[in-house]
Amino acid sequence: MDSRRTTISDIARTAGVGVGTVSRVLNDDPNVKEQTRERIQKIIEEVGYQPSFTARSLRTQKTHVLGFIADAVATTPYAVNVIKGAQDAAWEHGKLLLVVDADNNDERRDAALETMIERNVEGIIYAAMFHQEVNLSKRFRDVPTVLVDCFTKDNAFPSVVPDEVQGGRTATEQLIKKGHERIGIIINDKLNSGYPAPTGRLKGYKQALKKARIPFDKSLFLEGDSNATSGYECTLKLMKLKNPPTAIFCCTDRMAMGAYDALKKLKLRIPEDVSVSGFDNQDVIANYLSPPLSTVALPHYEMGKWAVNTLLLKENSGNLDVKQQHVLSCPFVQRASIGSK
Amino acid sequence: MDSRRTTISDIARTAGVGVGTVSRVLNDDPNVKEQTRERIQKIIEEVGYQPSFTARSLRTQKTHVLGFIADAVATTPYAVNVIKGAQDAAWEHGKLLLVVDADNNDERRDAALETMIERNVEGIIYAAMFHQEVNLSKRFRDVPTVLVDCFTKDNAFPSVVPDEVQGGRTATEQLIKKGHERIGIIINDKLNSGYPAPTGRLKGYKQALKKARIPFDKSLFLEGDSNATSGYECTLKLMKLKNPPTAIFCCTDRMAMGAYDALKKLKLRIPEDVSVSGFDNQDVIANYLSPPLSTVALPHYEMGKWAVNTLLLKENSGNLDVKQQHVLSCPFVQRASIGSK
DNA sequence: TTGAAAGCGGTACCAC
DNA sequence: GTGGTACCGCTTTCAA
Repeated sequence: MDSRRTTISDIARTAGVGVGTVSRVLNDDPNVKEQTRERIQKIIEEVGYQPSFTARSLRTQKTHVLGFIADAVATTPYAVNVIKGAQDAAWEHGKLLLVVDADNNDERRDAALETMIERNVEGIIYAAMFHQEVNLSKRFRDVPTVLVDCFTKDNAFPSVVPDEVQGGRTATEQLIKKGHERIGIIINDKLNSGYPAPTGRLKGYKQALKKARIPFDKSLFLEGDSNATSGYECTLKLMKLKNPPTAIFCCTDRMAMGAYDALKKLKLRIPEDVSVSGFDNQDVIANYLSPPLSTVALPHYEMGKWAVNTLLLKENSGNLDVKQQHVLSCPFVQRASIGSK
Repeated sequence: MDSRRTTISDIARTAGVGVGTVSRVLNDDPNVKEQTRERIQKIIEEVGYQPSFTARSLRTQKTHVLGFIADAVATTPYAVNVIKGAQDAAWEHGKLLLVVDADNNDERRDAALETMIERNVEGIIYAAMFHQEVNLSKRFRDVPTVLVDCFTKDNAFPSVVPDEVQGGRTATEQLIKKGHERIGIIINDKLNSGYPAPTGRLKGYKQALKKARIPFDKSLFLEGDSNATSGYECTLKLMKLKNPPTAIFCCTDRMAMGAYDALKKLKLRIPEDVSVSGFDNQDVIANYLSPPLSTVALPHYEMGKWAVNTLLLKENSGNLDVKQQHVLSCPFVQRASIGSK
């Protein structure tokens, strides 16, 4: 049993110098004679000495730790890229992430916040599993906090969200570019749900149509519930139309999955007979559907990254620009489900 | 600007007591007069005082932090439940998780380990994204480490992995129970790949057959590559047999996805004409396939939980039982893709 | 260029 | 019961 870890004074003693000097070597302070530095350096390596972060933190009041609170990562696995992006950005800055999943439980979320404050995190990233408005306790204002994929009514925190409108517009434009004019759209929730995704994506769709001077045809517009079943049923409805669409924009990859089923059932080929675009770029679905689904990607990774960078920017340049509501564009991912009309 | 945080001596001063007494109150030490305790308690609440974890850690040498290193979570989103399980277990014990994704990069993995040691984590969970043998640097032995979904050749660490054999057996038994005797199996990798999953699942399949006295028919056994396309092709092959199977056990949900496509193309109904079982229980697939896929679940959540509990057990009861190689069973998830023959 | 010493904010032992 | 104080391991003046 190593009864005690090696400390800075152990090093100092065996090097025959004061702890201060060792500390200077540790921190690359130029005010150390080259010869002394080398001698100390060597001892440090020999003993495999590692300074204690805890002691350092206590003294410098810097923990180099950020808190990452997710409302419920487990529910939407693909949002895990938010963590990945956040972590990569943090890593580059020498920071680490303390991650807790609030499990859709407000008490747990606040408890997590509290324990993070106790642990002196230098900032907090709060991430929602999908684009929505959230209601955070005032306590969050006591720590620099950045929101991901969500926002508060009063915009009290900087936040980053996907550009749903641009995403919807892009998907539609891709379809139009291939000559489609009758484009069905199945949105992923009732319009009155208040969620930004269905509203925004539909808006983008309309913008694209308008730009191409294609009139909006209400009969081509259906409200689903984001699931495969609803994609299936809505597609069936759409194709039953007197003048059915030649392309369908499903505002969710999952709904696109249902659309595939419906089209296959109707013996319609994708993309030869009908083109399909999804939204979300859920790898497990989009990549393994046959044919692979062309879709719009949510910038999870980038949002995570942006959040951390914004948090750390503030660290150097004064305060967080609270009013900053950042919108990140959703790139189109070309696969094989869209063909020319 | 609050120039300085409230410290224990601030509290002591305004309460007119020594810091020791305040500390006792903070730690629920019974040796405090009730009256004094209340007075101090009140002040603490009024000022909103929170003891510094860092200072505490330095003194007690306990950080209450565990390190979680993933080889690459982002690649297999559904494995995120490992984190969830680990975090839930940690939370119950008042511990937090420092999470880093090594991004399939050994250097980064070792760097993560190093920084975690510096930060005095009380233990490390190393999680692989899928069941495999891993090669860890010796340095890991300097910290209590538990492995998830992987193991080292020398079994130098306690580890927890899914029971592939039992999983394969269970899936097959379910099929047999419904009267199926010609059961095709498409494994998710070449047998010689050395991965435990294909080997184990096939073994379980054979065990189930044997128990039911159904001879193993080599022509019903195909090696895929875990993807949808390969599931599609293998299914086509299987159904082309003179004496085709009435049920297919796809060792991967993704392959089952391909199998669905193939069967639909052949105008065979699931499960009326052919039953299908998957493996992995990937929510996005299994739940949204039509009909929903009956499959075997990987105990990600439980593995994460087990790892943390094992790590913390050691904390109390001496050393880690290194030789402990724990196998967790894979429960069958009944949905709608299996019918009676 | 270097050493001594004063903290950082707590805990724990010891004496009263 | 309670206060005083050494100490956890490091950084940072301040002098020398």
